Amino acid sequence: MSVNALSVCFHPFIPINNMAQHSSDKVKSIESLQDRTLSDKTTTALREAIVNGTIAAGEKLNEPRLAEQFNVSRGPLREAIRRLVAMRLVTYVPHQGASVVTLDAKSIIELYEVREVLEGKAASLAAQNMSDEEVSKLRELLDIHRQHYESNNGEYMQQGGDFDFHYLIIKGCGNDMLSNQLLNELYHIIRMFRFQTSRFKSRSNRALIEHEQLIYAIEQRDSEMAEMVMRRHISRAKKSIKDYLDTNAQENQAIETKDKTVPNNR
Amino acid sequence: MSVNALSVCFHPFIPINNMAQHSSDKVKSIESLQDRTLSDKTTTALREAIVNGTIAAGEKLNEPRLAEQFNVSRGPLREAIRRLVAMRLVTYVPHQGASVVTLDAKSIIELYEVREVLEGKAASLAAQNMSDEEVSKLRELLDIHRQHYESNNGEYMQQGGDFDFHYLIIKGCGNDMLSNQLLNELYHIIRMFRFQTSRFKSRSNRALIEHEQLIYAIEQRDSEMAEMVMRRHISRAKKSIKDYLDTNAQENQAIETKDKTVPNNR
DNA sequence: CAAAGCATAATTGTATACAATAATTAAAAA
DNA sequence: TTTTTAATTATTGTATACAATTATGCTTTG
Repeated sequence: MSVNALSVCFHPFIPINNMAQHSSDKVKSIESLQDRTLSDKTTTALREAIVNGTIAAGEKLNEPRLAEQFNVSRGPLREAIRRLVAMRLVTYVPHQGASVVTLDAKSIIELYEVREVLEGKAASLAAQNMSDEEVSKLRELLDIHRQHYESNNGEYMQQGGDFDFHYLIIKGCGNDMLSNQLLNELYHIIRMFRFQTSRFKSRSNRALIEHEQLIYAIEQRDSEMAEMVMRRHISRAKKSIKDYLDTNAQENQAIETKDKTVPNNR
Repeated sequence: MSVNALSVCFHPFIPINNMAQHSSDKVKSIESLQDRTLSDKTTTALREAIVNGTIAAGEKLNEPRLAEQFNVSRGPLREAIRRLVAMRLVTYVPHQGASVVTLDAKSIIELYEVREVLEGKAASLAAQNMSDEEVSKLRELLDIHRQHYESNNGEYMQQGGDFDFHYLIIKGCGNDMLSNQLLNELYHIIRMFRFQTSRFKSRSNRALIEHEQLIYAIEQRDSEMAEMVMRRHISRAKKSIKDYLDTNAQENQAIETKDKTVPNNR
């Protein structure tokens, strides 16, 4: 059933890539735009199929079948799988194969704890290192978000409203290792989680206020304040998610058990 | 010249692995002890060869040659390379191949900034989540370190003194994503850097004091204090390294240019 | 009828062969 | 002499074939 959707997803010159929706992409995205090799393209296609749920959480990744669906041989496909293992989108057991990760509550909380400190540091560094132009662009983006919020009666921008804001800060922090860690790895898991819980939005007004505090700190070049605000911002999001997961525990439990039974469990 | 050393490094049942020197390993290391597949073994062997300098920084990784040296085909070797790319021990350009990373000053500083916040959080979580047994083990380890320091006239434990201490805290933090990030990825780069600058030690007495502060905070279950102390501890190490790198800039520059010229530059 | 063991099938791991791309060298023209 | 271009070589990328391991289902035995 997911077969046809998959083969649609993979098309040599349709860039199904990284952060294509970000208008602020300039340099880095070019790399992902031109996926030079079949391995690259397969990685991108497989990654997106996993993130957007075309391949379900917990599902086994059968190499010959997937290779046929992507129209590649097993070599490039295996490379793609290994890269996704490194991104933690896929788990892998020797001689048993790879499966899409099952995002249980614990993993999500752990992820947000890591994100909290990494993005906190990114905000701190951004306050120190961002150019004035970058800061004013950040301010413009926030204005757009607020306008959208006011004119749409509290509806948050559906596609990448929050992402764009955080993305600009991470890009502007000046620490390549930090931004790669966040953008090339952790963010894909977050995207996957958001796809799975797309019902879960809210927090729009509060997020807007917290973004305002954040950009103010950055404009003042107050790195300590920026870090503090960002950490609290993400920590609150974590709590919000935690509450959501707790209340909806029964459903998520159901999903989890379903995943577990699809392969073989004994 | 490094050829013979390499083939010695690779031997099917000699576990040249992860953190074998850590006596506190129990569960996780078993995974790495039994490298089930050739890819696993090749990954371990190649990683160690890179970390300990058998394959020099900046050196090109020629697939057919390396495969012959490790007595494997190109398939497992390529898998190993890709995993090391994910660990940032190897850089990789499509159609041009892989090279060992060159750790310039900027990368090291960036690494320590990431480490600062991640280990800071680990310390915070450890203060909350470590069992009393784990805490007392940590205290015992510190006592051993101090005894060694006093009886050896200020000489710091050469093999993994600092590592063991940090290792226990990271293991005890309870956040698997965080500890994996640190132990399976970042720490290998740090190890590589330490091999390259083995002359650079010092900071022994100060480190001992800071470790004392840290364990005290953990014993008090004061997570905020633990995070603060750990961050300062690593931040000071960063500064110490930064000063070292600045004063020895000419040598490192020489190394860097040598690396750049070994491949082709036009 | 249940459980254990064996045989079969399916899947992953590895090696080899071929194709495509990039680097190198030599030759030719400015 | 320098620069450009073409041909050659080497290296990486991909596909196919084979080996090893694991899962599955059947048979047999208690």
